[in-house]
Amino acid sequence: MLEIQRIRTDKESIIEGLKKRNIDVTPIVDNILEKDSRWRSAKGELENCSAELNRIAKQVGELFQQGKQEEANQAKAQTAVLKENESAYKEQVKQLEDEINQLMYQLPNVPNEQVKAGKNELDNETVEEVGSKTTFSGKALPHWEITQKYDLIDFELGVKVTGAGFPIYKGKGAKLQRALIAFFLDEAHKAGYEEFIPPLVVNEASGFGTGQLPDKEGQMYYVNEDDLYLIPTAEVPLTNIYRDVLLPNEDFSIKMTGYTPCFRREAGSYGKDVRGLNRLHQFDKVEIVRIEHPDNSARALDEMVNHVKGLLAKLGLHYRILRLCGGDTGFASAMTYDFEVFSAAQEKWLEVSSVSRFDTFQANRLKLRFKTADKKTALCHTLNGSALALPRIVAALLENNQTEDGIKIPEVLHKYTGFEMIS
RNA sequence: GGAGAGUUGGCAGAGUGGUCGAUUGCGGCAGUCUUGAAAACUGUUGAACCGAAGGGUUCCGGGGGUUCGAAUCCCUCACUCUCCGCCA
Repeated sequence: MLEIQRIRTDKESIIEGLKKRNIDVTPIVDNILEKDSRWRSAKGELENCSAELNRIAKQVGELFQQGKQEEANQAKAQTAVLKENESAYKEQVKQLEDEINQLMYQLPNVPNEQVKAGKNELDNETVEEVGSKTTFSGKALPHWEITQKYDLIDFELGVKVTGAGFPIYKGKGAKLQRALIAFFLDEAHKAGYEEFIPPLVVNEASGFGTGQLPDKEGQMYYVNEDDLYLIPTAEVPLTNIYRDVLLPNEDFSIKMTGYTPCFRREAGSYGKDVRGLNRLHQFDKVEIVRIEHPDNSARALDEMVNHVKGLLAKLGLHYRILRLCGGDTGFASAMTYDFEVFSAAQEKWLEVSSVSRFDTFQANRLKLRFKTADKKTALCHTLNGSALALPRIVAALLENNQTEDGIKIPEVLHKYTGFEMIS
C-alpha cells in the first residue's frame, strides 16, 4: 500500500498518476486526509491523557513509599476521569485507524512515469516483437489435440481425480515439464539467483504482505481448518521471507528464485480461453524475485526483462513484450512488462511471463526496510517476474514445433529431456 | 492427538507489581594505545508514531483484563521446545 506520508505531502501527484489507471481517487484521498487529521488530533489527546496518567502513577508510587497513604489515595482519585477520557480517545483512534486502512487498501500503486494511460489490455504498448510465425504445410493441431495424440497430458483423467483445470502429465509430457523446470532454474542460478523451495501454503500475514489479501482472497484456495492459503505464485512465500526485515545497510541486492506449483481458483473464467493448457487451476512456474535499493530497481527490472528474453530466445519461441498501460497494470505494480508467445495453431498470443516492479508498495506492507548511510530507515523496493510459467510455454512449443514426424524439442532442453523428439 | 516447559533488545541471558526500554555478557560502532592490526581500556549501540522544536506516546510472542501503576498477576490465541502416541 502507499505510504500515508506520501498522501499527506504529495496528494496531487498520486491523483494525477492514478488517472493513468483510468480512476479518479480524489474522493478517497480527501477522505483519508480528513480522517488522518482527525486521527492525529485524537492521537494527540490520547497521548496527553496517557502522559498525565503516567505522571500520576509515578507520583502515587512515590507517595506510598514515603508512607503518605492519604495523599496517595487523593492522587488515585484523580485518575478516574482521565481513564475514562483515555479509553474514549483510544476507541476513537482505533476506529479512525481502521477506517483509514480500509481506504488505503483501495488505492493501487501509482504507475511509473513510463507507463501510458489506458483502460485495458487494448491500450498496452508492444515494445518489442522477436521471431516470426511458424508456417505449416498442412493443418496445425492445437496443443490439446497434440497432447492426446502423443499421450502427453490427460485432461480427462485430471477431471476424474480432481476436477477441471488439474491436468495429469504423463510420460514424455511429464518429462518435458520437469526438463523445463530444471532448465529455468539453472538459467536463474547462472544469472545469480539463489534457489529456494518454499512452502506451498502460506498464512494470512504472508497473503497480506504481498497484497493478495484482503481483497483478492477469492482467487486463492483456502484451507479453512488451518487458516492457510495455497499459494497462487511463488512470489508470495519468497517475498515474505523478507517480511519484517530491517537490512543493516544500503549495500544489498537480493535475488531469489524458486519453482513451485501455483494454485488459482480462477473463479468466473470459462469458455475458449480455458481450453487445454491455456488456463489452469494448478500449474508450474519458476519465479524470480528481487529486493533492491530504490536506486537500483529500474536497472533490476531491465535485467529481469533481459533474463526472460534470453529464456524465450533459447527456446526458439516467437514472442513479444508489452508494457502494460495504467488500467491493465496490476494493483500493486508500478510498472509491468508482459511476455506473450505466439501459439501457432491457436493463432493467438499467450501470456507466459509478467515482470513487475512494485517500488515500495509491497515493502510498506511487508515492513521490509533498510538502514540508510545516515542511519535512517527506508523502505526497500521489491520486484518479481515469471521465468517462466510452464503451461503456455508447453502449449506454444507443442504447437509451433509440430512436424509430420513429431514434436521437435528445443536443443537447450535435450540434456534435460534425454530425447530430441516426441513421436 | 495427550502431558509438561517456554516465547525479553542483533545474539545469549537476568528480571516475578513502581524510579525497567529494561542488569549483564557477546557482537556492532567510535575513541585511546599501536607503524598497522590484535589485545586491553573508555564511551556508545533497538524500533514505530505524533510534534517546527523542547518533548511526548507506544512496543518484553499477539489480543484482552486486573491495578493509581504490568515484562512481572489473570484470561485467551499463536508459535517453539521436551516426553508419549501416530506416521512419510
